[in-house]
Amino acid sequence: MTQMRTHQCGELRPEHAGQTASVCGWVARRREHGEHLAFVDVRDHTGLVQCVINTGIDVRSEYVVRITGTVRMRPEGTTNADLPTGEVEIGDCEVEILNEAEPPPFPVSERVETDEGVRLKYRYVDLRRDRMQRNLRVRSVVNRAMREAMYRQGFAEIETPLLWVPTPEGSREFIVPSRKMPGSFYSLPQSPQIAKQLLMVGGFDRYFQIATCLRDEDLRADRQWEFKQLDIEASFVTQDEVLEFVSEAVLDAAEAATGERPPPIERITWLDAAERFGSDKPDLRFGMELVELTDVFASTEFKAFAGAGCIKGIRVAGKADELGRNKLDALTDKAKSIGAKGLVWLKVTAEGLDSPVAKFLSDDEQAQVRKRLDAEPGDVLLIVADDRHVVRNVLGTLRNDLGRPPVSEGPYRYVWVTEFPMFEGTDDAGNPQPAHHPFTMPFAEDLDLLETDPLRVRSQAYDLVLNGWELGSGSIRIHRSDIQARVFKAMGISDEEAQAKFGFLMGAFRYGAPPHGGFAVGMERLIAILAGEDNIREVIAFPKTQSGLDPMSGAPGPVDPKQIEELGIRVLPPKRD
RNA sequence: GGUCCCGUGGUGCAGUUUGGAGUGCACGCCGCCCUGUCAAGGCGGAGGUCGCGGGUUCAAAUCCCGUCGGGACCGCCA
Repeated sequence: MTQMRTHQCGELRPEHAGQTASVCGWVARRREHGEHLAFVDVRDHTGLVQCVINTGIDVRSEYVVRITGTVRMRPEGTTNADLPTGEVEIGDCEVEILNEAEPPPFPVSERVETDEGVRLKYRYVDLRRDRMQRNLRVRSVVNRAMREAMYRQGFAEIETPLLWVPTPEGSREFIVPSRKMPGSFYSLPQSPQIAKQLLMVGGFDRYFQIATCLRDEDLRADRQWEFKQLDIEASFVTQDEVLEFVSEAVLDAAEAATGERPPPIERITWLDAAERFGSDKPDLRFGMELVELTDVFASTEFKAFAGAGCIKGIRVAGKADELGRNKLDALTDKAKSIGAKGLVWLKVTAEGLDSPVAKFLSDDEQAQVRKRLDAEPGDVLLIVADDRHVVRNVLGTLRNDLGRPPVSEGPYRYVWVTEFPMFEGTDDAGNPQPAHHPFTMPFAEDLDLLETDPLRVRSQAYDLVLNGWELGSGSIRIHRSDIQARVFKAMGISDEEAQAKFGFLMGAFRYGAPPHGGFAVGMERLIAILAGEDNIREVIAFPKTQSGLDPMSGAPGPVDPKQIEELGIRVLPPKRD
């Protein structure tokens, strides 16, 4: 195989018996039986192989060794069925210690879960463990599958700059002070959004890149400052065609990672997702859908429900015994913390509905509720009455809290969410705020609503969702200045302001921008789910902790005051109080 | 910016509720014994700022305050 080794540890099988083999790796374990017999398990990323040492050489955990010997069948009765290489061993071993090692700070074997802070401090040891070997190799397989899918579909891979110009909209950016122009700064891109649209103007009608993106926002299980996107943009395409390009890459990646190709990705409109799941990233792995009850209580006597804009309920099947008063109170508090005025709970019994508010509901209302929600004795029904968006949000959150499995538990349920609203609420001045970004193309048939009822305009924006995690989003962009002007106007952005904020993109669009659209897939999120992890740090070689530190390197660290001086900036003393 | 959980030899845990000697378990580590083990086994040993600082108390791993570190979530992430 190479000059140092003829085989990898994990590949040795009975068919190799009789061959002379050299393997290289780390000492996983040794079992000594006196001076003349020791078993040493040597590990590389392919697995373990047992080496029989008769020369009394002293090797210890994690020593790096090269062992040369004869592959042979193990003696009768000593095979190890738990080990892929368990029928064979390497005998007559000559051991070469390539490097000694201190005992590892935590076991490299997987039997005990080690504190993540310790793992990150010694990440180079952690990476030797099966879990990280598996995860980062899944990542590699996914990268490759996606690249190949994009090449196959005629896309060109083009890199865009990391040093970009600060942009006023969107997430907080990391900034880089300029040495040549003290007081001016570059920003590290939140995404190559503008650059890839400029590539469309430049005639690269199918572009992709596995792009580094940086966002200086607080970290979560599914968010790191630094992450990768499969970034795609194409010209002269429809929304359906963009969805096809992305589907192909994602399904190829899933197939490459899991061995099984998922079925074609289903679609749901944003409105449907909101009404049925109370979320724009619905987790389709479980039911518990939101059920419309507004009409049931159209003329109710119950004050909490009377006159409410929207009433919906969910059925928590079979949890009546489990959800005691304390837990129901906690759910009520949670509902209130999200903005509900209250939460009505009803326990279904053989006799009827058991609830503090049952006496305010008519027999007919009770019967209707039970029927709509398919209620069975032992269920708990949760009902919220409020503005429609509050009801969706509260019940959507409770649905997830009560029913959602860990993200990495199968089955994989991919879904496209389409027809997002163009705007989402209004700012303090009453101007509609873009749900995606202000360059998103509205539906042609909704264009006239821009001037009359902007909050009802649907946009050609779409998200890809997997098991309740947003994998990515994209849109068809506005390429015509007259439509862009109408959108800016609807948002209350003046021509001068638009020019100041988005000038150079708008400028480029004057020179023949083709119709175009694209998408970006969050690589770590997809890979984490495919690898069975519910935290993206597990699929990143050297991630940051939640506070943005790297326990291994110590980053961030101080710099020489001269460097600060050279950049023409000054560090303020730490804040008091 | 906020809410909640965690921090005890190298690792994983128990001990904290109800204050009483760093008290215990498993793994690892070091030494000795052991020729068919495989989470080898036997005997012996070393290893502790109970994250850190302050307070209460005769007495603090344990109670209180602060702080640092880790994690989950809300805000935030067009």
